[in-house]
Amino acid sequence: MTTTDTLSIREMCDTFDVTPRTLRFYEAKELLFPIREGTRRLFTRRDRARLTLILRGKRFGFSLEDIRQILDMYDRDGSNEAQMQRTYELAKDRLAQMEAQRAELDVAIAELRTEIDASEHLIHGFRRAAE
Amino acid sequence: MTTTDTLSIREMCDTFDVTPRTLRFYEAKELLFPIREGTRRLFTRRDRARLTLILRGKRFGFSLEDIRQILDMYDRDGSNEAQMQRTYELAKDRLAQMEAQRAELDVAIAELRTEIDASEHLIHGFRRAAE
DNA sequence: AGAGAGCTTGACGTTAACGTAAATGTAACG
DNA sequence: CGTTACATTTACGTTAACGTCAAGCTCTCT
Repeated sequence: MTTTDTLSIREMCDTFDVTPRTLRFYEAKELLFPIREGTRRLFTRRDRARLTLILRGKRFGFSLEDIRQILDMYDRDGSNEAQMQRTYELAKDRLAQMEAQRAELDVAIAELRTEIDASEHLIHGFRRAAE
Repeated sequence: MTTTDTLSIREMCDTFDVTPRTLRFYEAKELLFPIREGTRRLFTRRDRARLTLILRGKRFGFSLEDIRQILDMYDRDGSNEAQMQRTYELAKDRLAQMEAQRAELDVAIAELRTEIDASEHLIHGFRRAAE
């Protein structure tokens, strides 16, 4: 039962629907840390977990740098109190940013919805008046 | 009562809180069409109306190219039903995107909040157990 | 006339997140 | 052993939306 539990770059690409360039880029940016078998990369379970979080973060609209910091927060040395305090502050800042972003998004959505409603009237006319 | 009804580039910047570079850039991209008094730009009422729409569009997350196309459509023939329909579709797509993004943002915020709560416990200990 | 202030047109710089191409290596297959 | 199929590093290219000089008009005030 010697399961390797690592994926080649191609297997990673197929699994996550990304290009090799992307994986190498993420490694260069220290978001992933595949081990090497000679010159080839082998992506561990940890890399896969991180990539999942990276892609989710991207869907949220975060930059890779934001994501890197958040990921670091997850695997920092949990025993150092000062470190944890820092991590905690970072997370709180991040949360504040996210909530601000959400608030702006809410406003934009409301505005756009108003525009669309107006547009709808202009296009289709006021049905009630015609019937 | 000879009101000029045009603004200098500086007046525009002050009014809309943008830089001169931005206004010149928008002109180069054919989003604005200020008239010239010698070499200087004079922004008309129309330019102001367009800039208002441009800035709103940006808040909605449209690219300048998207915005240019939408403005052009209004220009060409504001009464053309087909073109209005197209604008309407564009706006609806954008709204859907924004709502999806907000939904994901909500999830991310909730997750991050959970992390922070856990972090808080680890840092400060469980007060209830200590008292 | 000289000094600013403010405008103009280039034109190169910047950031993010990869794309893409070139040159090279290496492992397996027939 | 030669070819095919991927892998690797290096490095320049790309897009968006401006920023940031540089160098030169042109008013106006003194």
